[in-house]
Amino acid sequence: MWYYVDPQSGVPIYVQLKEQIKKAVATGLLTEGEQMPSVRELALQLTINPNTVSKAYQELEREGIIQTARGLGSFVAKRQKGKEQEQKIALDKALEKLMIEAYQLSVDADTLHNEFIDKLAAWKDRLVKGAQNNDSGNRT
Amino acid sequence: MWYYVDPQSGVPIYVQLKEQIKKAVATGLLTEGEQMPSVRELALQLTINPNTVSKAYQELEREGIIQTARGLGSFVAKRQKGKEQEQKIALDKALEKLMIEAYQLSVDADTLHNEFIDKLAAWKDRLVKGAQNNDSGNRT
DNA sequence: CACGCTGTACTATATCACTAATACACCTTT
DNA sequence: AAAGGTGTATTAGTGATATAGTACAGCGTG
Repeated sequence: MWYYVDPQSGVPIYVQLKEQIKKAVATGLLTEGEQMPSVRELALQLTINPNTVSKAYQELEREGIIQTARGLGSFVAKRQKGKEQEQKIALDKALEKLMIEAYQLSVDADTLHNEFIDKLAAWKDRLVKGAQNNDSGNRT
Repeated sequence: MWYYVDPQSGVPIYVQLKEQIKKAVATGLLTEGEQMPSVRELALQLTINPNTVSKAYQELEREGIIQTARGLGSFVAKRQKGKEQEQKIALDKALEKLMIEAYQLSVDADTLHNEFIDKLAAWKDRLVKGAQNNDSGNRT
């Protein structure tokens, strides 16, 4: 497994775990339906308490990232999209944050644009396609 | 003043303050050299403790956003750029975070691209110019 | 059913982050 | 020096975080 955690980092352990799992799901390292390591197993590997892992899992479930069932385990959930309006608002907020960060870093507009394009290209396949339906093999 | 704070939000008050001030500096609402409201004054307005404001100011100073001196007050610092390498790393991290967020929101690549371009246009004048010197009145 | 695996609940404890109240230290002006 | 403004250190109370230990609840298999 590729999870790691630093109890000294100041960031709560369960938050670190959440972020790593979110990233893993987003990048495709964890795929839909895949079973997550059990609470006890992961706790053993990371030398932390099962309750801490459980807390991370619970919050991830509330956020719709994973689904969990007693006796069965936890599984990567199907990605669900929220209302379009909330989606836009959240995206705008994220972009605003990016701009503030770029300003603070003294990144010029051109550099920011170029780096964004590069990053987007790397992620294009992971993001939802433009106006595509659930038809897997559309022949257009 | 346009600062506000929600003690119930779960986010520490001093963090909320920091973010708002950062944003104010980035957008130009606060300009270089301008004096910040005093610790006590701001604490009175927000109905919080002066120490909480002080903590925000202290962290902002460590991050180079403001400069502060006992008996004088706090002032918006001159924006300083870090090493180019660290700049790139931080930017990359921010973009990565944006992509993960976009994935979670089920935003498609085209929408993300369009929204980014719009946002960048709005911020273009605030960001550092490409290869420009301190000459204020270039005639080009 | 019995067993072994899952996640969860509960209590107790230790530590640390956050906030607040008070007192202190520094600078400028009078 | 005195006064009134600045930021800061000290102390204390409250709550979040993490741990440990134990017990409980649901699911699948033999």
